[in-house]
Amino acid sequence: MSDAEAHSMRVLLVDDDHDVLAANARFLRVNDFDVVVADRVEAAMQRLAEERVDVIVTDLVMPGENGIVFARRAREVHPFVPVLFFSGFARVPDVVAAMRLGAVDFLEKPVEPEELLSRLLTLVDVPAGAAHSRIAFELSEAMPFRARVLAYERHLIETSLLQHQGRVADVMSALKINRRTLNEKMARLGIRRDHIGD
Amino acid sequence: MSDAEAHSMRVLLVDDDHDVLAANARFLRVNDFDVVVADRVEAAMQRLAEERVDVIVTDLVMPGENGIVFARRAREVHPFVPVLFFSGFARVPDVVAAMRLGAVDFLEKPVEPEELLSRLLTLVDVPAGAAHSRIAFELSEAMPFRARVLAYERHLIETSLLQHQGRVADVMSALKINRRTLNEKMARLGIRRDHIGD
DNA sequence: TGTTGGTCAGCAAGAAATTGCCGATTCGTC
DNA sequence: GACGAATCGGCAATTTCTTGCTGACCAACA
Repeated sequence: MSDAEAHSMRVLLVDDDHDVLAANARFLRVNDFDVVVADRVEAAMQRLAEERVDVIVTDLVMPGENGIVFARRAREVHPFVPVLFFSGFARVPDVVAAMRLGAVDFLEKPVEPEELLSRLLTLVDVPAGAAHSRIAFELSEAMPFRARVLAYERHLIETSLLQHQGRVADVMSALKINRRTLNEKMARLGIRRDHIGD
Repeated sequence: MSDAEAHSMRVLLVDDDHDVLAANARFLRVNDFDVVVADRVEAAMQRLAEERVDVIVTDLVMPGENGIVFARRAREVHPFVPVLFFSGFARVPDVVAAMRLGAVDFLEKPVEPEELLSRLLTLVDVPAGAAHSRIAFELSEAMPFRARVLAYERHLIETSLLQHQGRVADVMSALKINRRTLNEKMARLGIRRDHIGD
């Protein structure tokens, strides 16, 4: 698929370089993304608190707190929002740290707008994006088996819902799960279609 | 904890540089690891097929198939064996690809033996390693819900068994799972205490 | 307003998982 | 060879999950 219709994803774009920030935001908006911007971590956390965000795109290196710290904090609030990093000075340990925090991608700066767009679209796109279902939530290590499995189930369902813009029917066929069962699980786990990424 | 006793992990070390390979293998053996070596992907796959392996440590750049390809193939056989990469020429996309395949770490070459050791030990050590339980296997993206959950359950159990050197009683209390249930699951999933990582 | 497409929830049968109880087995030690 | 520690598996009661069927909702739209 592509762009023109459908996705309506809300992207939180974080970059301390205002020019780049504005340019990328504009480009994404032209391509039907709903873009929220922030030029530093505090502002970004603020945005996260006040609105729904489907995906976070953040610079790694920023004055004050960096992208890794931001991702960690963001994840405390929204454990499953996909985070996409970019940086011009990424060293291997940074990338490792980012990916461990559940980053879905890591782009090298300067970011080609087209590149960013295509990466974001793979997140919308089922076939391309479904692959890396990852759990990187650093939940209490003592969490019992049952709870972990449930958390994983929740994660799978939420991720799939996100990828399908909340269309339950699509999730059903993607996960090969009976509709009734999916309903039950969502009810049991307290998942609501409209609150995804919340 | 540390080194001298207990862990008995079997490491599959893959590197095309025979000198480095031999040196690292020796160092790890001195530190109580059970080391299996291979100097190329084919040989490594062979080793994987014939013996239990608890963790894979592989070079990224090798003649013939590289470490990423190897990890992908290895993962088809053992979806959750932790893989640790190292490379002197890692570019960001490589690291991203590696981490997506579920790499637990990525070291820069030349590898400090001490560094490698400490990374490996965090894998043995529960408290340090338990955090990022990640599933990043890019297995058939269409894998149904049920199957994914089962794979995750298997992973949790195998990991815990590994961390507790196969002591079921410890796994029981760590995962807060009933002994009978654990037995059932192990039987159903085909997990055997002695074949962990197999 | 009536129709359509998609979602949700009650009910009930059937399938599967959980778990306590008990005895069997294995392994190492004395 | 007996003993203790730890694990495994059969049996059966109980609980939970799955799922088809049915009707209710809701929003978009002609």
